[in-house]
Amino acid sequence: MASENKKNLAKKTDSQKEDFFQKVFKIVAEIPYGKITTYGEIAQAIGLKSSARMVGWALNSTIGDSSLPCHRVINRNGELTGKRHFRTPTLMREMLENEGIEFIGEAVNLKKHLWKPPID
DNA sequence: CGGGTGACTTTAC
DNA sequence: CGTAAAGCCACCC
Repeated sequence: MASENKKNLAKKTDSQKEDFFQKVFKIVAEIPYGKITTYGEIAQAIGLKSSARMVGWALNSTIGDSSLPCHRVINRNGELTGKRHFRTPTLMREMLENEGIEFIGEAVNLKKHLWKPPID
């Protein structure tokens, strides 16, 4: 039966999927003050370099968790794509500006503040 | 298993 | 500048 197969595939290994979250959390938590990084860089550090989407998805679980600087994670263009998931759409930019992040229009100055996570 | 969705990225027009 | 499409992986139903 195919259904039996599905169980094995969907389940994978309970520990494995948590590892994905742990990596994202760890990296984001390591972003230094006044720096930012991109979904792509994090995805690459985790090993899912082709799926920056998963980083944002994992970050969704951080909503309400003030101990994680999710406002320092932006997209490849420096735009605050995740701002709409914050309590207020302006909060993300305000937090970054408060840390000394330089903005160019609606995007941050990647060249100046981009921080690349260590690839473990 | 299969279809839908998403805080992304890249290429193409 | 803009929109479209494909690729990507994990979650949910």
